[in-house]
Amino acid sequence: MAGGAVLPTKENHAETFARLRDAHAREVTEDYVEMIADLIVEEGEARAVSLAERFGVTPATVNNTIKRLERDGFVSSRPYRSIFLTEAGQALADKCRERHQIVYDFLIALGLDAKIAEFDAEGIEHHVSAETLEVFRKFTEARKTGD
Amino acid sequence: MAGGAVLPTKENHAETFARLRDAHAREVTEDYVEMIADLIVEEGEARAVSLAERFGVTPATVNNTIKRLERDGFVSSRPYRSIFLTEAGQALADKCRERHQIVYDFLIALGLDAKIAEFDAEGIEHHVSAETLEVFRKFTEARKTGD
DNA sequence: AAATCAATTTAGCATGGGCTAACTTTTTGC
DNA sequence: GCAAAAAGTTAGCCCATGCTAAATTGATTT
Repeated sequence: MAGGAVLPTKENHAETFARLRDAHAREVTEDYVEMIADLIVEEGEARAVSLAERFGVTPATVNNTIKRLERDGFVSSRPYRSIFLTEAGQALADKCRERHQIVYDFLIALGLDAKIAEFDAEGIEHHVSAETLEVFRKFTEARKTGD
Repeated sequence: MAGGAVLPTKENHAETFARLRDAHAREVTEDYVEMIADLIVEEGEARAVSLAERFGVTPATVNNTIKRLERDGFVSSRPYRSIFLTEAGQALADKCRERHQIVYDFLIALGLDAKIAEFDAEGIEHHVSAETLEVFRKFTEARKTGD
């Protein structure tokens, strides 16, 4: 069965994949600002060592990435000090947290296990359009207020 | 509101992100074998020029990628000739096509526009666990057979 | 205050996945 | 059958994202 997806025209393919590549470029940025925001809440500050531990990468990698985020205006940091979000970084973190929560809640509303919902949300959140996110949100809401 | 996601323990974070990085490493491979399979069906063969056009990249990039896929055992090709899937490549393409269709159908079942469903499916499909995929499939089925 | 330990940074490397420009091979059209 | 066009390949470049090893800085402890 599986009702035959509308085949995108050739011309659309290229655009689709270009947008996907862009999306991927933002993923690491989003994961970092989200995690930095979490750390500031949970531990009072965001240290490179904590980021390294949570992402499962080396401190050197964190350093690299933080430099990129700083270059791109999402964080500020001084040598040997902890890491701060700029306004842009905070705004992005807020957006990401909200989006993550909506995706997570949606997966839970569908009946998925918390562990799986958490993992899948982490992957899916970066690839959900505003429209789809809104549909997810409404669906969860409907389930909560009693179908 | 937004029912408070279970916070993964610190130890789980690293594993989550390691798996996400793995998932990303497979995305391009999956997109390529899927597209190669499509081209063989649609045009009788998969040429580098068609892949380049559909992905919106240069022929040189396609060449690079095909070399990697060949190294990894998913495709076979001879210089200046078209590209073939190995058994492993075909199996992966089949799996991806099915998964893509399930995600697409699910988004459609949720009421999303075909264009948006197609784009979001392309991003989401690589990040859906077997469990979530099964829930998607059942949901779509339920909607079809009349709530 | 010095020594030690933890955290951070730097240097140098690899791979993936893009690019352009130049070149070779294959296909096509006369 | 040859010339031009199309397709494919190669070389050399770039950036993102990872790594290890070594150097440096900051914090702690005696």
